[in-house]
Amino acid sequence: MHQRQRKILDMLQRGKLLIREAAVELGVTEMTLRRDLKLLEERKLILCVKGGAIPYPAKYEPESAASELTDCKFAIANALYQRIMPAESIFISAGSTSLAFAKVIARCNRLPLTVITNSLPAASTLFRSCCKVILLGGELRSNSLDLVGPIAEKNLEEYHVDWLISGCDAALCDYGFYTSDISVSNLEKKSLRIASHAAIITDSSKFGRRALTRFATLDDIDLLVTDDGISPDDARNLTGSGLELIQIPLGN
Amino acid sequence: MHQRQRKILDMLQRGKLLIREAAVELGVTEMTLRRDLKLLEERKLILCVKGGAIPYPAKYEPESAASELTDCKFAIANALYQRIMPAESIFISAGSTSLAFAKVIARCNRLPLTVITNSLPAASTLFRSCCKVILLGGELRSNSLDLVGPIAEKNLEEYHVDWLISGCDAALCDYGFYTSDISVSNLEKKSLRIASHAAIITDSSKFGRRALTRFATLDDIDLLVTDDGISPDDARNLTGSGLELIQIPLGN
DNA sequence: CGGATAATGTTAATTTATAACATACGACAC
DNA sequence: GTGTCGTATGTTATAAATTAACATTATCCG
Repeated sequence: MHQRQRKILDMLQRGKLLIREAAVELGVTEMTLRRDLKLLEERKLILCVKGGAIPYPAKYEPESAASELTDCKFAIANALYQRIMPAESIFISAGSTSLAFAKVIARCNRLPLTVITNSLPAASTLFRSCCKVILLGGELRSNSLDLVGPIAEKNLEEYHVDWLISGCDAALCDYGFYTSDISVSNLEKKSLRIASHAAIITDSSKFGRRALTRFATLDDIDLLVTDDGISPDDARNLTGSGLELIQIPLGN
Repeated sequence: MHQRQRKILDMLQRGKLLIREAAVELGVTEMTLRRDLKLLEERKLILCVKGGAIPYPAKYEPESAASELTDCKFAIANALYQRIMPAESIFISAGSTSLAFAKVIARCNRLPLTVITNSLPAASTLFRSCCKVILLGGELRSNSLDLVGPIAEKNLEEYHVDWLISGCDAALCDYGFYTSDISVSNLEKKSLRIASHAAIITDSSKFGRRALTRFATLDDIDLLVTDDGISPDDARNLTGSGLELIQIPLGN
């Protein structure tokens, strides 16, 4: 990397950079500076905005998250949000549907909740909201940006929540809910124990499949929010075991 | 908030938005859309880039941080970095100088370290580096984006580190180092106990002042990195107590 | 309804970005 | 040395995006 590009990064450490000013300071033309900025942007070191550039924002969100946040998930998250009461405490687990839920809370920014989570994306979404945010400790997994492991589980024991909010990777309508990660599963199981109520939010595509480990039986769950893509038989099966089922009509 | 602005945020959830396209989709002129985007940007809900907008990047960094990251702090952080050996474990406390140090580690991305921290900005800086990152749990303070409190302190007991890296809010060259926050001080004191070596990095402007609580005596500290803005007398005082002093020539 | 206010649209002026080409510079072979 | 190549930078023209100013329309409230 050139000396000049290094200098550009240094200049950016303290905020934004204006092309017009920086070109003079660096003693090059705007065109040259633009070319540098383009290169740096491709390498995700900076982000070009109109008239200048800013340091690349460390998006506390896995790259995959944005594409996974479908309208369907937001509709489901919204439905669950209606059930949450002011001042309640909730545990939001990691996962894209749970993240959609956190975004709904932040967007509305209406309920003063206490939110406990092991997900950095969720904490990131909520930290400037009216919610109190508590993060579990533990090792940061760089792909999913969540905290798992013995420390996280031990931290969990310190808390009690009104609601556990979780997604799942797979579900059988007569057997329960699965996740494909064993350490996530362990944490989910512990979080069930500290919650008065447990809600699963997931799109219907997860039904009829299994994943590595089951973290919850139907009995463990009080409320299931999903879309209308499951069969009436399956729906009966689910409600038969005592949980409340909310199905969002997708209308497409 | 208008229905349209809500729609804009929805459109952004799954990536970027182009003004030209979105104006058609929303059935308004570009001008109107621009006005919406400007409002949303002011509320930090989005970030306008050339030709469009992206979701506001959750910059796990307090607003103040960027302006506090002076060249001086980076020079000091760089000097300390030279002392860190591969595979060592370090605890990085919250604060702007410590953050500069984290950024140096990430920028070089050369040493496979284990980094324990209570600072979300530091974790954010390091999560995609070659370092293993462990975050303490606890309540998230939304202004400074760090984790403090009993849970954080308790978590700390689970670890041992080769280095404690900390800044300070004030220092007396014959008495020790201060911070202006009592919960930070408690955490600092605990982190001293789990560290083999302790380093303070701070610019010289902090010397000769006191703050709310002293978290470390001179004896507690093994290495002090600062700039050349302290008097020879003070320097003698510091080294006299056995700590190693590195002074960065600022050359201005 | 009438009048005020906010929201949106239209156009022109300004700024910023892109593209295409020109120039300068260094590396390297011969 | 000299010529040639490739890269980096500069220049200019063009296109795109943004802003500013003003016109128009919608909305609210008495």
